[in-house]
Amino acid sequence: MESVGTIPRTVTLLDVAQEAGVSRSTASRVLSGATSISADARDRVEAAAAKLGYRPNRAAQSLRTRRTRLVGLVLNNLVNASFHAIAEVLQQRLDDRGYQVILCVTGADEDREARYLEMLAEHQVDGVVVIGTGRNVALLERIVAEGIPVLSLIRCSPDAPGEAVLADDSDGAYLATEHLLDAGHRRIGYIGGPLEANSGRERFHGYAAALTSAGLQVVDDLVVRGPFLESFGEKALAALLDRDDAPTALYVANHEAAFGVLPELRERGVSVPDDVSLICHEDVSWFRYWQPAITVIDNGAAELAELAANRVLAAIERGPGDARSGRAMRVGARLVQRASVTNPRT
Amino acid sequence: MESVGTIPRTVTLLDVAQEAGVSRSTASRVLSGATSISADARDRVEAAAAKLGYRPNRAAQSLRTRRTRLVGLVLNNLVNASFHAIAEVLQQRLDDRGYQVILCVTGADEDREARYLEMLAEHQVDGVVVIGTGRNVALLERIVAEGIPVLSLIRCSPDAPGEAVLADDSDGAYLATEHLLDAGHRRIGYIGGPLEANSGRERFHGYAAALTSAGLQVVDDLVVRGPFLESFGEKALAALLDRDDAPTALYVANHEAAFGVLPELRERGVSVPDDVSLICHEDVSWFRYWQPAITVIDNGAAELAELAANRVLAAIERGPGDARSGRAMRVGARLVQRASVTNPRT
DNA sequence: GCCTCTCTTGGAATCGATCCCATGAGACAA
DNA sequence: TTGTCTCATGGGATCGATTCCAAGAGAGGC
Repeated sequence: MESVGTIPRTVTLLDVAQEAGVSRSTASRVLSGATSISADARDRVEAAAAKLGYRPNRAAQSLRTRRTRLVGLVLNNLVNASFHAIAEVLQQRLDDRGYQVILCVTGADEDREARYLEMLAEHQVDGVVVIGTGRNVALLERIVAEGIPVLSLIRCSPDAPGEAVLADDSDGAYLATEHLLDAGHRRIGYIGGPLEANSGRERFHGYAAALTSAGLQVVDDLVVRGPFLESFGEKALAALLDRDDAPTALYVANHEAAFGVLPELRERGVSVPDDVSLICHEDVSWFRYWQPAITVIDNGAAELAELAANRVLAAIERGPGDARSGRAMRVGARLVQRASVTNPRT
Repeated sequence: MESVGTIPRTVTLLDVAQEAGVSRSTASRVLSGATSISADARDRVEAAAAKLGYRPNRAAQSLRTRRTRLVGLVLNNLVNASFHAIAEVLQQRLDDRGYQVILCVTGADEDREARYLEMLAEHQVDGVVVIGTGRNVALLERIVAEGIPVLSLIRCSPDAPGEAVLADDSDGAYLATEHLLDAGHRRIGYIGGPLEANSGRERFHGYAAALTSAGLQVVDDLVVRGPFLESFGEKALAALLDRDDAPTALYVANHEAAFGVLPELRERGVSVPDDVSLICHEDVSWFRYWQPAITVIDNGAAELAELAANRVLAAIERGPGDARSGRAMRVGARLVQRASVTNPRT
C-alpha cells in the first residue's frame, strides 16, 4: 500500500525481452537496429520497450562497446566571448551527431587542466577538445597514445600531439596593423600579452610583419607587453600616452587589456578615433555598443567550433589504429570595421 | 616490431592485482580506500597502480555502483551573462566534490529540452540542474520518480517536481521600481517579457506592487510587453517615447530588450539620465561600460549557482528513498547603483 | 591445547548491455 | 528424400569494476 517513496526498479533489456517473449539477444538486435530480425519480433520488442518505458543504460553499453559518446571540452573560462560561443556551438554540433559534452573550466591553471584530462580519460570519453594552457604536453601524449583523439583548439604548443584547429593570430594582428597603416598611421602602439604566451607571440609577429611590409620598423618604445589583466591595459595605455611622441593609433592584442584601455581612454578625455585610433583583437559583445563602436579582429569562434566538432568526430569515427590526422589547420581572422579608426590628425 | 599505431591494452584492476600479487578484491579495496587492509598489501597495490598507470574505468564503476558522478546542466544558451556565469560556477563547485557536468544548451526549445533530459537519464546522471522552459513537467516528474534528483534553477513552473533555487524576480522588479520612485519619478514605463513567461509575470507583479505601495496605479499605456528580442526593445521604446505624456523613467525587465532600448535611446539623442532614467533587470558585463553606466538589478548568478550546487549534491548524497526536499528557495536580487538614474526634470 | 574472535584475504556473483557462435527452421535444388 | 544454404534466434561469454560471503591466520582467554 505504502507506495510513496518507492523507487521502481529500472527497466532493463531483459524486462523488455521477457515482455516481448524473446531473448535478450533478439531484443538488443531490434533496439540497435540490426538486420536479421523478423517483422513479428521487431514489432513485439518495440511495443514492449515503449510500454515499459525502456531506456538503455549507457554505462553498460559503454563498458561493452568501449564507446561512451562523450567528449570532453577543456577551456579557461566561459566569460570570454569566444569561449562561450565555442562551448555553445561545439555542444550543438556534437549533439547533432549523438555526442555529449563534459564541460571543464580550468581557469588557465595547469594542474587543474591535468586533473581534468585524467578524469576525462577515466570517464572513457571518446575524444577531447582542449583550449589548452600548452603545459601538459606529456599528459596529452599519453592520452593520445591510449587511443583517445585530442584536438587542440585556437592555440597549442608546437609539440602538442593530436590534431589542431587554430586561430590565425598572426594573420589577425597583421590585418589590424595593416588597416591602421592604410588609414595613414605611422606610429602604432602595441599593447599585448607576454611573448611566452603563444597568442602573444604570434600577434606580435603579425604586428611586426605588417610594419615591415610597409617599410617601417618596430619601435620598441611603442610596444608594451604584460599580463592578461584589465589593470595592465590601464598602465600600458598610460605608458604610451604620457610620451612626447605618443602613438596616433593603438593595436590592443587581447580583450583583457582592452577592458582597461577603453575606460581609461574615456577617463582621460582622449577621443577615439579623433585623438587616437584603435583596434582590438577579439570581439566582445559590448564592443559594438561602446562609443565609438570598436573596430575589431574577429577570430571566428563559430567557425572554429564547427571545424573542431567535425574534426574530432572524424577522428573518433575513423577509430584509433588510423593515426592519419590532418594536423594543424588554421581559421583566418576577419577585420570587423566599426567606428574606432580614422585618419590621423595631420 | 611494427609498434607505430599499436594501442596498448588499457590497464585494468586485474593487471594491478596481478602485478601486486593479490586478488582483484584486495586491489579494489585498497584503491577505494576501504578498511581491513594490511599495510603490506596496501603498499604493493599502490605501487603497482602507480607503476602501470592504472586509471579506473568509470563506466564499469558506474554499472556496478549505480553512481556516475555526472550531473546534467540544461539551459537556454551561454550568451546570457547570468547563464555562463552559472555554468562556470556550477561546474567548479561540482568538480570540487568530484562531480562533472554534462552541458546541454536547449535554445529554449521544448523538444530539445525533452531530448536532453531523456539522454541524461540514459547516461545515468546522478542529478540534473535545469534552467528550464517549464514545459516538460511530466517528463521531469518521471525522472524524479526514477530516483534522479532534479533541481530547477532561476525559474520553474509551480508544479515542477524536485527542488528549486529561484531568482526572486518579483523582489528585483520591486527594488528597481522603488528606486525610481524614491528618485521622484511618478511616470515609470515598463518594458518586459510576456505574462506567459514566469519571469515576465513575476517582474510585472513586482513593478505593480511597488507602484501600489507608493499609492500609485499601474497605467496600462506605460506597460509594453513582448518577446525576448532586441527588436522588441526598440519598438517598445518608440511606443513609450512617442507619447505626449512620455514616462520620465524606464524599467527594462530583461537584457534582450535592453539591447534594443539602449542603442535606440542613443540614436534618438535622448540623454540618460537627464531626459529619462533607466534601470535594467539582469546585469550584463558591458552595462558598466555603457555611457552612462547602467544601474541594474543583479539576480545573483554566482550565489544561485553555489546554492544549486550544494542542494543538488545534498539531494544526490542523501539518496533516493528520502524525498525530503527543501522545495523552493529564493535568492534575493540586489540593486547595483550606477549612473543611469537621477531625479526627474521638474 | 582448544575454542572463539578479529583481521585480512580470495572466490564468485553481479551490474546491463553487446555480440560471437551454434542451432533450428524453412526454402530450394538435385 | 536429402543435402545445402540462408535467415532468425537463443545461450553464454564478456566488458571492468564492487561487494557479499566464506575461509584461513593469528591472538588471546580458558
